[in-house]
Amino acid sequence: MDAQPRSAKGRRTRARLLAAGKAVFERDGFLQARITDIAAEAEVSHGSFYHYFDSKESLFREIAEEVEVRLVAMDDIPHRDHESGPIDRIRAANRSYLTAYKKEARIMRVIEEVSRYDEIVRNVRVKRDDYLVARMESAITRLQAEGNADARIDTRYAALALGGMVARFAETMFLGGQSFDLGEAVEQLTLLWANALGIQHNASRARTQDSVA
Amino acid sequence: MDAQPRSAKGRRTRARLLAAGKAVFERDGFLQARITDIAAEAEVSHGSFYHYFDSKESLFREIAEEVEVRLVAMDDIPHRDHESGPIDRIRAANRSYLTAYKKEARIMRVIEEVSRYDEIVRNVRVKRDDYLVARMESAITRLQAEGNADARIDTRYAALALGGMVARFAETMFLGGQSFDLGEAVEQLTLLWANALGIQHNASRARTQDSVA
Amino acid sequence: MDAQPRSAKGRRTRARLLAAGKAVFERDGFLQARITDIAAEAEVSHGSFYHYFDSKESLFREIAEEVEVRLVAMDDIPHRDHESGPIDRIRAANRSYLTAYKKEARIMRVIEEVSRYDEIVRNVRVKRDDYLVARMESAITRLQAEGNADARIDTRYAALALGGMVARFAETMFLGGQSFDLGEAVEQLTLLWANALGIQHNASRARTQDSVA
Amino acid sequence: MDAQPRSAKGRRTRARLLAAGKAVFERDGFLQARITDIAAEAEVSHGSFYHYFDSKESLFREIAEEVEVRLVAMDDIPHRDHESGPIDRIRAANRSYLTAYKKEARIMRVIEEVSRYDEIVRNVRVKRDDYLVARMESAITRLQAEGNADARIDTRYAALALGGMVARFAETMFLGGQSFDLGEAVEQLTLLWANALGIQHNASRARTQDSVA
DNA sequence: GATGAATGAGTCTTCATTCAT
DNA sequence: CATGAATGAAGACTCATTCAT
Repeated sequence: MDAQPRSAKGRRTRARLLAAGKAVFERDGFLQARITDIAAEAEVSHGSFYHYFDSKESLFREIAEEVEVRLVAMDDIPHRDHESGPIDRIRAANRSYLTAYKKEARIMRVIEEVSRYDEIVRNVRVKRDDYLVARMESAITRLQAEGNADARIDTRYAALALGGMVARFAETMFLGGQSFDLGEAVEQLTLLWANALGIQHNASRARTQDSVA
Repeated sequence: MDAQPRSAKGRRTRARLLAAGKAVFERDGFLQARITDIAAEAEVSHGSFYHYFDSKESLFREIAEEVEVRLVAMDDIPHRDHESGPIDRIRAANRSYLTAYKKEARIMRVIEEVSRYDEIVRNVRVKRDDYLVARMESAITRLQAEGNADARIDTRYAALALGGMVARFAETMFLGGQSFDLGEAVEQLTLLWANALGIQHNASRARTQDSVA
Repeated sequence: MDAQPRSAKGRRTRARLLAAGKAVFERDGFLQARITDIAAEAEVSHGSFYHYFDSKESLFREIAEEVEVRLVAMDDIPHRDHESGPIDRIRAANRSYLTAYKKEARIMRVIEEVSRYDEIVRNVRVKRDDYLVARMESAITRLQAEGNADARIDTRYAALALGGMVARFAETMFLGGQSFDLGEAVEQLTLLWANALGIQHNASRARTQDSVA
Repeated sequence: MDAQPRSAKGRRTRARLLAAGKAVFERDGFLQARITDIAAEAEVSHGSFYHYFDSKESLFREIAEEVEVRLVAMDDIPHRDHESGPIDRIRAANRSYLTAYKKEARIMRVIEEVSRYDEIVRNVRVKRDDYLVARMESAITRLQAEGNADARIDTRYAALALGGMVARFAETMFLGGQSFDLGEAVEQLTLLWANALGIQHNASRARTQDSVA
């Protein structure tokens, strides 16, 4: 595995290489990026690169992992509002995902690219998807149990499909050539999602208000 | 552009190269595929390749285009049954897409890969998407006008999102590691899609019944 | 494996590379020899080198094999003289070996060098040794059966030891810093060898003469 | 030249590096051995290596010299028994050499390797050979003078040939793939050697008996 | 004395593409 | 049309060695 620095100076250099790598990958794509360029960007010799990373792939994997982790973490937003209904939660998750994706759109493009020919990067992405899908599955199951979602829906297929819908939409939205409105995207995705699951539009909030009343 | 052969022999050689290219791309991916391997697979000399194609990219573009055209064509299934309702049409479209994707899954993977770094191939894919989205948009617009779809839906966002949902699902289904049932996938995608658009479940049937009545 | 040329021109180029390789290896040793130098010596681009050989090792192995084969072949001198006794044969073999070694001394030095770290080259050399040892063993066995050699001698150990003696002597003689006389070396090695085996100095010749008489 | 440590701690570090170097060279050969590995094996930092040794070559030369000195020393066995004849002495020398070689066979292989491309190491080995040859020459001269050895033998050629015979045999015996018996090897080498020199088999015994008589 | 970060010279190797036959 | 020999641009990568701390 890639060597870990044993001194503060080394840690700084390694961090510089990570940052430089990300910048160069975003600018040039994975294939066009050269070790030399990354080293130059980090202002170290290209020999130093190999001090910390085994290869361009190795560096990229670490960057990708870090971004993916952050992407999922941002989605793990605390459910501050216990009053919020399922649609609010979906809306929040969608907004969070699109916002995070937008911020990292340039590197996400490259992650998508590399995941097509690098098994390890692909697995990083698959792991993220699996995690999100699993969370979504249990949410759908709960809604169905409460009678607030279409009972005919298979949780696994639905989670995969709807998760993929948002992921793909984000790609097109931020990396395609067209222009979109973030607020509108959030609303539309949420609407489609809620409709697809057959969520009663006033489900929990309604019930909550009722119980208050 | 790539030379078009005049003689019958030349046409055969060119066709062999196209077939060989597809086989090698499917087997090795775009980056790993070498002209040498393709020529060998086609049982043609190294140099002959350049009689017919300018480059590896050039060959791939032609293969990709051919596949994309076929993918869309299969989706253009004749609406044999004028009696069928919107849900039946959605179901038919989904089944058709998944079936076509399944058949060409291995080359689709490579097309996805290449579309990440080859503008021309990306455009081929974008063109396909645009075409499908446009068709879907007008369909949604019609349904809304007829009062059979959720009026709050923005046709552009929805067409993109739902089209992407099916496309992404196909990728995961046929290229991911997990196992899925084709019939179930068609049903679930159709259900989600119909729900998302808020199609009245008895819309077509109603009309059909009406027309029968 | 290394590609075989398919045309006369290719055959010539490949032969040039083999000759150039031998010259450069003799001049610079294996480690110092660079592909670039070999290509330059053969007056081809260094890319052409890889057309015919996989690596420097690969080229060297072929050269080594060719030399080894020739070395053994020269030892397979026809026993022109049916009248010659065992000592004459030993003398002829020794002279033949030393003569051949002298001719190829510079490349032999490199073969010895490389055989220390390249398994395949080592095997080429071992194979040569095994062949010579086997031949020697049967000769000793025959002499012992005829009562013309020391019966206490173990053929395997003796063949290995005496064969090694000549091989090592050749190395020192032609690659060491000192000066030796070829005729004297042949005589002394033959004397030691004959003594060691306890061959009756007039053994076969005597018998032959006797039988003639 | 390489620094000599003044403190006890430094001496210990230096010794650790020598031991580690020997272990790594035996395991990986000279070319494959990396300073990094040697430092790691000695549990010393990379940079510390250069406190004690100028280079990999420098370290190896010291190791080789130490081994060579020991190899010759073991051969310098005291002729405890003044009564022993020349054959006994040859037998003792052969046994001593094979025993020593066996013990250090792995590093001997590397010394042979390096002596092919490092002049200094080659000289270490040549010096050992020269020393052994010189001793042998005078022994043969003495035997000839006493009428106990074949007078036709040239002492220089014979010493070189027979010394080389044993050296080469040891290499094959301990580093080749085959299996040998140490006792048998000693006996056979001694027999060949004694025969080669034409030593009268009862030479020593005769004298011994004489002195007894 | 010890550490380990930093350097960069030096080669190998791949493979698309050209071109003489 | 077909062949395959020849080219060379382009980068990756290793590892001995230096040096600031």
